[in-house]
Amino acid sequence: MSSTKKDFNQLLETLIGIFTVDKGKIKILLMHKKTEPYKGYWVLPGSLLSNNETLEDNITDVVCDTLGLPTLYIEQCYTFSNLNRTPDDRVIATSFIGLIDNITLVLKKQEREEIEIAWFDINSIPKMGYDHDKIINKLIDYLKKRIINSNILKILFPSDFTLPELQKVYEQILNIDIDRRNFRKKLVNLGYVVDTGDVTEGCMGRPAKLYRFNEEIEERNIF
Amino acid sequence: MSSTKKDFNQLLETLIGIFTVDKGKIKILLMHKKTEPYKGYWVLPGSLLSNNETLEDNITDVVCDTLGLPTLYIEQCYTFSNLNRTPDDRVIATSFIGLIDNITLVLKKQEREEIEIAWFDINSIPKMGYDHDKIINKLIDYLKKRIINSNILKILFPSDFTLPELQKVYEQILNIDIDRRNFRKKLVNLGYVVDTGDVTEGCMGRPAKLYRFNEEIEERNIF
DNA sequence: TAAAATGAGTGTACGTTAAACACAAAGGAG
DNA sequence: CTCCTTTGTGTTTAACGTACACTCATTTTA
Repeated sequence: MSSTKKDFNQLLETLIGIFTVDKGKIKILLMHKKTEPYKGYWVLPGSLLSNNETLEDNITDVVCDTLGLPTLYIEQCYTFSNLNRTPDDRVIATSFIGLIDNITLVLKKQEREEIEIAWFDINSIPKMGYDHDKIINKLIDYLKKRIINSNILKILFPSDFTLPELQKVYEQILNIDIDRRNFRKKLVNLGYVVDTGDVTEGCMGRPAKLYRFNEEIEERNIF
Repeated sequence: MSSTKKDFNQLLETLIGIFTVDKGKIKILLMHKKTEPYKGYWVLPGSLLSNNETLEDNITDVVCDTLGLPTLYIEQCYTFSNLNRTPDDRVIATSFIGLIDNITLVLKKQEREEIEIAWFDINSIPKMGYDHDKIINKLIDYLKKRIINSNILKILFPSDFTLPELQKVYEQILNIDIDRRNFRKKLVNLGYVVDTGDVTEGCMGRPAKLYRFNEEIEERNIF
């Protein structure tokens, strides 16, 4: 039963699922792996943790430096420690979710051509390397629990969103159909959102009114 | 900028806040530290992670072997990686909450006399070693969010609880006063709990009816 | 053993929120 | 100009939330 310090040394990595909402669809950012192992598969962005940084510092650097994205809202989710989750050395992974709104995203994209990244609808995840499919499932479950929080919604919908778009997100998350009139009544009459006075342009059908979240409501779960 | 594999080796530990409810008060199990560093302080139970076990295996062993408690319901909470959270080697800590009901607890306690453990009201936490005070705060916040879930309540209140006891827990968690009649109406009329037909004995005042959670209700947040 | 103290049980009225339901309006495509 | 697509709008009913005060059963104390 003798043991050395070496028996307790581990490799840690961070992994992040970055989410956005585009036309009412929830999307996640994935990287295409160009080297073995799992060459040609898709993986979550991340990196090994070094001795002089926290997990949060590390994942923030991944987002900014590797992916070229602006600083995101990030939350830690879960730490995965299965013995066989990586083929070679044992690596323990702490996962995060990151949120970015569509407007900020457009301004910053395409800064890094050498890294192949792409957005995927969370209902159409491609073939993932390692155990990242399981990790994605956990991240999506976590996001679904958090996204009904008013502070999270304000990050994903900073301003000028339409109620039909927001409703589509709720319908995906809750996996139900919601009556349009009742949805509007709840969000508008109860003061969660306010009309900006503007409308959408250039879309099919009748223009939709644009809304923003009421800054005065305190943090709470809507629905 | 050269780096070796050594720069990425970390020590990991697990830490657990074990909670129970006693007479409507939420309590946490802490250990009294008998050796330096932080001798005489209280700490959360836990242990270093070795190479051939998962975090969940490790913390389950701590609960069973070190503390002599029966198998608990355990959930992972948060991984702490601040650079200066331990005085010597850097150690990264993954924290858990464990839940045990009062009935099971009484049957198993006092099996390990050599380890000094004690229950503390979560509003009266003693002087903690390391960064365990911060970790406890996070665990308590996490518990408060989870405890309104019907499945969690079933673990903490397996059967034969009184409504005033349950009400006190809600009042602590939500930090409000609840009207007794409205509380009963909600839990009984909406079918969350059912009357067992028994009553408490030997307590001051009028005997209280004993209830259990309705097994047929699906998982949901009550309140 | 009677009185006081302690803690638990009970019902009603009113306000708010949830749920069900169908048609008209604004713009784009052909 | 017609059709297609998508958004906007009100009312009625049921369910749930909230406010509110007295009585009952048991233990403790005089």
